[in-house]
Amino acid sequence: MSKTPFEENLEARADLFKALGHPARILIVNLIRMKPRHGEELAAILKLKPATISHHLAKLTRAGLLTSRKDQYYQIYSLVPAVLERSLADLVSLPQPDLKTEVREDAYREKVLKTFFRHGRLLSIPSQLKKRQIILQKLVEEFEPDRDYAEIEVNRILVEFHEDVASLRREFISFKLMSRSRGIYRRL
Amino acid sequence: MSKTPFEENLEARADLFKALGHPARILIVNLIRMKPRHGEELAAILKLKPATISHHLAKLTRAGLLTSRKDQYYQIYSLVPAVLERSLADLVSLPQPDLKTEVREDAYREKVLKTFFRHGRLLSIPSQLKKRQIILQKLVEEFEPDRDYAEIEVNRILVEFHEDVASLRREFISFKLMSRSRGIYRRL
DNA sequence: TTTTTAATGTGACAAGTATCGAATTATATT
DNA sequence: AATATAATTCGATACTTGTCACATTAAAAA
Repeated sequence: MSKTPFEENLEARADLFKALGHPARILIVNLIRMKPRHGEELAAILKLKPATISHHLAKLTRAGLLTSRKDQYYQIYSLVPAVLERSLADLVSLPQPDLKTEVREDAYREKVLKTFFRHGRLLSIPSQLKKRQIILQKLVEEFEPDRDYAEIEVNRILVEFHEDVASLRREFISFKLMSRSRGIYRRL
Repeated sequence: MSKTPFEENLEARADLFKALGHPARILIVNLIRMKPRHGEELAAILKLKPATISHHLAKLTRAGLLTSRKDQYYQIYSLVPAVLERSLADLVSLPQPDLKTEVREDAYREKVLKTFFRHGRLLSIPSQLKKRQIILQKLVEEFEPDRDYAEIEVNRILVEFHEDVASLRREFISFKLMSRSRGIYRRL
């Protein structure tokens, strides 16, 4: 199961936050922000074993928050200042086009449609506003724009979906999906 | 085992980052950033069960990233924009005075001193630069500033700590902890 | 070369987190 | 009042992460 670029991008962002999502690592960043330090020193200050410190430092480094260089025995870690200057919004916000293609934004809409339509017929008219809106928006697509419909024509089309054509007509008007003047209907 | 205010502050910061440390929650923040949404909708889009969404939303809310209001059946979540505008540095940086008092910054130094001193005697002169520096800084405190010492006096004081007084004298000079001119030593 | 020291890697265990099904609560519809 | 819907809570389970003892590696000192 390999990952899409979108998923990898997403996880990289999450990993940056995960790196900062532990008290010991927030302390480490603060201590290194004062001055570059090596692992032994941090282990002594934080009262954790070198192996544990090493693990934390690796996470912070992988997230791009720290760099390190060797000096004698020591591996000296210092801050990468640029990352810290960025805002949360900056780091959280995904490119809108990617989001739109990757995430089925209309999944909720489709779920509602699937629930209320069976074999091309409307099982019932949803009582909930949000759902009624979705259903009626779908139904109004049966009508062409810029064309007059007599009430009897409207009924003939709607009855294919549901018997209560009167309610459907009324809802079209109240949701401003259709207009009616002198018995003539038009899609808006 | 109750927590100090310092620890609580620290964990609160970590919790904010933890909240953003999961791909699903980064997506949720992005989706809600477009427009306020309710749980069912997010569940449909992300293909996760309502219980799971609820769990994620609770985390984001506790971290102060989201607020919610009730509307009919629905609990509608929206973004708290202010938090997202802050920089990482802002959210990571602990107040320096607190840090200094809570964290024993000189823990490393103390560990080194404890390792090399036993019963007031210096076990050996550390070969590592960093440690030698620490030991000599401690030893030089045996001398008063603004006072002349003959070499024989210096020896008399140092021999209490270690037999190799010549090396100690030499290191004092090279670390610029003492000066010597015409056989007279002074603490710097 | 041999010994010392800091850092890293490994494996084990404990602690924490994500996900979901089932039960419960709050609200709306009939 | 009875039914339907969205949200939350609880408990179970699988997965991930933190911590450490121990072994190994890399560099420096003796």
